Amino acid sequence: MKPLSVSLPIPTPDGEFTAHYSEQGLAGLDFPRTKQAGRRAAATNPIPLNVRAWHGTTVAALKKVLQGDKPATLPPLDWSGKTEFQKQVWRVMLKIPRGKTLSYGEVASATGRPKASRAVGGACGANPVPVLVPCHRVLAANQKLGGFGGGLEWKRRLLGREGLDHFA
DNA sequence: AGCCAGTCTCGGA
DNA sequence: TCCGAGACTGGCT
Repeated sequence: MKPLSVSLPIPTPDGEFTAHYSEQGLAGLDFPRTKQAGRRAAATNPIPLNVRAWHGTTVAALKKVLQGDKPATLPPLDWSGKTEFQKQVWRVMLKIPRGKTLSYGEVASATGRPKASRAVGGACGANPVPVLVPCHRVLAANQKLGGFGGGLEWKRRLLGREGLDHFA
């Protein structure tokens, strides 16, 4: 049985993101494709009303973050199927305010596993909702960028827009 | 068992 | 001061 899954485009000045929804909420967010690919999810089917509402929230939130601002509200996030540790890590990241950064090690400590810094990196990579769950605000201990699934370009750009001059 | 978006230490440019 | 190699790490597939 395949659960409900709806994909909707989000046009932004930085390209077209794609949001994926389950019946639980926002389940995934994709960066713009470098290549113009056109997936169109069942455009003939009516989009459920709750998904429509979530999407409105997602679009507004995403645009805010892309401007380096704090989103007013986030849609419900569907983290089903993820491990407890991963959810803990993302919960910590959601609390990092705009323009601030933590190291992987600090995030690890916040989850009660000070030595799991490397695993935190793994959890960041597994984050299905980048940008809104600000994995880009986690740096290596020496204030260097570390990695980023969507490409380090994005990480630097997002931090730059949040006022971290160093990365502009 | 093997992979990693880390971190620390130590040695050499 | 700034890398690079090596050792060690803990969670995930």
